[in-house]
Amino acid sequence: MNQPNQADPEPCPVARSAGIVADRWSLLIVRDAFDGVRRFSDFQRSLGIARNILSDRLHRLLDAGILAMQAGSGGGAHQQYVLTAKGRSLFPVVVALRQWGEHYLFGEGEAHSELVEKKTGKPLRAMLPLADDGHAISADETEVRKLGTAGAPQER
Amino acid sequence: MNQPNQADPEPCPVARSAGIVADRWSLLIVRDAFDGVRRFSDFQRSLGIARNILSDRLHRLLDAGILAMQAGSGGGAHQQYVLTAKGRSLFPVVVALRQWGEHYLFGEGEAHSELVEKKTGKPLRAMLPLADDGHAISADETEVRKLGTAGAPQER
DNA sequence: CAGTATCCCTCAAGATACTG
DNA sequence: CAGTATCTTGAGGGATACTG
Repeated sequence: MNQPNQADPEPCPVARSAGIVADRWSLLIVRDAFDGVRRFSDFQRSLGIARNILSDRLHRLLDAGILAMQAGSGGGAHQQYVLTAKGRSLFPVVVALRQWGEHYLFGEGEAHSELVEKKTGKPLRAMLPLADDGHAISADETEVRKLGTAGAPQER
Repeated sequence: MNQPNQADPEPCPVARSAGIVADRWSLLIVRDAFDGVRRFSDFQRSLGIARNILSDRLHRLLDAGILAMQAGSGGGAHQQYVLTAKGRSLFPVVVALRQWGEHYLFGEGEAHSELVEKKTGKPLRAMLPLADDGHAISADETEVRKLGTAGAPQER
């Protein structure tokens, strides 16, 4: 196994994020949560995921602080899974993934769901990385500066 | 198996993107590619991935049109794996993931690598989804409008 | 160096039955 | 309804040996 857990404290934020969220189901659970899905069975039906796996993933997301359990509103309410602030902060990730998919993964005639602003019904703007001064920046205008923890020398 | 291939044409762009890029290694390969890694062995060393798996993932990324092979510049040059336009368009995804990780996955004292603009050395701005008029928009101000292909009725 | 081929093992995942 | 427990399968992944 290679998955960094406690030991080997993965120094790259991308890798760390990926370790949490980049698996087959977690991201889709988060997506559903953004869409207002809150109950176990609704996730299950929406995703077509096995119940034991769903249970496992929900717990992982709870442990990661991305979801929280909350008593459902109303009388005979059930527990609900809701996004925490940390979870809601994944919105840019989900939107970026969506926009890339919309652009590159669908044929010309092929319809796909669309994310729009409720108030206006208009789709969002394309998300672009911006430099400090606010201008759109491409990958080759950037570089990764690594701050080693002053302990062991870094590989890259 | 549930992974949508040809049949079951996954209608959600997030799911389709996730199906391609959201696995343990592909995303990190893309990240490395953004960092200028181009050769098989360099990916291998950088990631600590088994060579057969790396080979498989590189081929998938080639098939997906995210990477392309290219003769290395210079005399006795080797083949190189470079990002295509489609691959470079994943930059927002990688940056969004990175920024989320930087913010939520590192302790206060814990150092992490940082993505900066080459020219100025300054870190990028936080990426935020923007509405059509350019103002930052939160998840609950949006909704997913699904365009069914006018064929079968949609579940959600 | 840049891979491919083979072997083996672990874990993710599905199916199903069961419990509060 | 909301899960947990158990079983089985198969894909993902590591190690290693081999080839152009």
